[in-house]
Amino acid sequence: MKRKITLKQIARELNVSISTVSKALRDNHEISKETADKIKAFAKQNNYRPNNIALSLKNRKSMTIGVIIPDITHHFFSKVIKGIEKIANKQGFNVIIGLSNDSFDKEVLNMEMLANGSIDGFIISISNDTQLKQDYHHLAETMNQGMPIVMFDRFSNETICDKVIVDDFDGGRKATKKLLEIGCKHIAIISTEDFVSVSRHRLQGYLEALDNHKITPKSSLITKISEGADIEKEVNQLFDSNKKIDGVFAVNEIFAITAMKVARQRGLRVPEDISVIGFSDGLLSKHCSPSLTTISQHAVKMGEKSAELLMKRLENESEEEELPRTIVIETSLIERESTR
Amino acid sequence: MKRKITLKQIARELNVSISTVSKALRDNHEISKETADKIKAFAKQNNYRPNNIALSLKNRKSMTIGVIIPDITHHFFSKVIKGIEKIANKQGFNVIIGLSNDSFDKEVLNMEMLANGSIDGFIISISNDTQLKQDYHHLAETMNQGMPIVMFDRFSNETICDKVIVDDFDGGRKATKKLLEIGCKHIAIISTEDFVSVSRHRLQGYLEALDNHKITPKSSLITKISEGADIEKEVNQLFDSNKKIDGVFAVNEIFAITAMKVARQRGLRVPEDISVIGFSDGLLSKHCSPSLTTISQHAVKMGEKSAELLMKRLENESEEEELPRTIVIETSLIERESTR
DNA sequence: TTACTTTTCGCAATCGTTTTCGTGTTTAAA
DNA sequence: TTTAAACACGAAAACGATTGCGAAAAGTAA
Repeated sequence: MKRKITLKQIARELNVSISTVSKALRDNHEISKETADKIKAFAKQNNYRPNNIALSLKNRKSMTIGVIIPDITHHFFSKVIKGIEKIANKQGFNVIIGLSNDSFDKEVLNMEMLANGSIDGFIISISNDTQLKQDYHHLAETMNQGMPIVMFDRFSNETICDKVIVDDFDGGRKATKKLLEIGCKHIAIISTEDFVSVSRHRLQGYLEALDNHKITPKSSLITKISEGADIEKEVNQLFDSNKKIDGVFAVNEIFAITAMKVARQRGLRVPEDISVIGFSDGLLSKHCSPSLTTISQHAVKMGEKSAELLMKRLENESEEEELPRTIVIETSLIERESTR
Repeated sequence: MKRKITLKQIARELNVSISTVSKALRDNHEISKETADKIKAFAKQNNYRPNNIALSLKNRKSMTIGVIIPDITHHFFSKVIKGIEKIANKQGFNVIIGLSNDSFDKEVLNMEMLANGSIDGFIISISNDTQLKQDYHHLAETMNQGMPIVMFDRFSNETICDKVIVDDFDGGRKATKKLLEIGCKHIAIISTEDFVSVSRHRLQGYLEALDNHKITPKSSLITKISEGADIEKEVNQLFDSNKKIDGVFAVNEIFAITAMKVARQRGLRVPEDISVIGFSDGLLSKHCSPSLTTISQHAVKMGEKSAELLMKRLENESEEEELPRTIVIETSLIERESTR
């Protein structure tokens, strides 16, 4: 139950001043080898470690970065965190997590909680709620206070900061192109509501791919499922509204797997009768059967890049501001069993 | 690029002392209403917020809890974190994450990094590596310094602290009992190596259930797959060594799903010819097909309980030590399509 | 011995707060 | 008018660490 030992206690015990102890432990030349050795020995014996909080206050930096994400149980986000943690830890930074739960208010609250000295910078993927409200003042204010922000995946155009984004447009195009190439004629897309930026971009990629093949998109092939809706029901409606569907591009794993399930219930074989491509390469895609052909976003790499960007900005503090960078992570198509 | 405003700046601006500002903002009666109002107005206008780091140093607590887990991309752990975060946030605590990556060294490093003032207490699930080495000195030392620890899921008996554990023994028994009840005669278990405590307990539960039904366990029905091994190959060997298998209890989702896959490859129908039960209720279990009957550990609840235990201990600091508590979270069987 | 340099250490400021205590001013009671 | 109480505010210490600077002690040269 003994508290951690401090410089003051070492100083008192050894009858020297606090500054002597501090200097000795940091190998300052002002201290004689004799004294330094004595102090070091005592410190080691008592397992002295400088108090991080005191250092943070003195240096005005906490060596901690704050990560705000909508949902940690979402596999994509946990992979991003893994990447962030890896890079941050390597450079001696800690990672503190804030969950917005896809609520604007909680996102703001979390940021305010952390922005008062606890952290040196943010890495954030904004909530759907925030994208819906289009209210980004908390980001602007935070940056105004000199706290750097890196946005990843879900971002807002009006916030001027470093960004690490997925080329969702190209991902959507890639997936659709693949379906076209293997001979699909009636390709449906299962997306979310339009205000979710990433889904919107994937849909645009889908349209672009169709256009490249001189195919006119049909509204009966496009479905947008809103948060909390009954996915299976919606997918069934999609299949009802167009009986000729022979290819499905879903903007996430759950939608894709539900599509396969519904297709099978309707007597369609995957991939013989219908091919399915999902988005984001999680456990589900790999282990469901048939395993899912999908667009990988390289989540871990996104986390790594985000952390690198942030820490680079934290390094050259006093120097003049560098221009914000945007790193685009290319997607890649992972072929599995759900496409023929 | 203006820094956050401090008490000192407010004081200078308003020609009062720092202490007057502090007192005014905290509604101390010593300050006249007139002065207080003026200060409050100025503070609000300039969006003053006390610096967390300074408060941490002064109060000797950081209002932050450290969570050390082996792998955040593991769905079980991310759900636990969700539970922790929910409770912690409600009480004004932040959550800082350390990933051990199932390495003993990184676990120790992470703890040392955080234990120097950054956090007020730990919630930890130890790494497999640590369980293998059976070296728990870092936990003991941390507690020795007055830092409370709550262990969850994977724990060590020799560490005396609050614990939130799954009744893995009962979970294993429940699953096996279910398989017996639906008529399985040759029930295999797919587990991991013995040093992983949770797997060991589940295996014991399996044996207990067999014993209750007066069935002698066969070694040909018990397989233990080590880290990094080719799961599919191992499962195939299991099916080779005993052709009569009509029920499988797997200690995790991946093993269970692989078992279903291998079974199907061998012409066995799930659940008509063979029933499968997994462990831990993740996305995979819910969305694979046939969907997986599984033992749920109630991960979110575990996180909540862990956070509650830790914060309760942080509250009554100076009081005499309360005895360590162990909370056992009961498992429950979730029936889906993989059992008949 | 004197003067000057070098070595070795402590003082004090600083980071941003909170809080105890002291002090000067005002007000009310005697 | 004197005295005590009430009021309003500031100085300073504390949390734990770092660091520039001044000063004492020791060493060196003349």
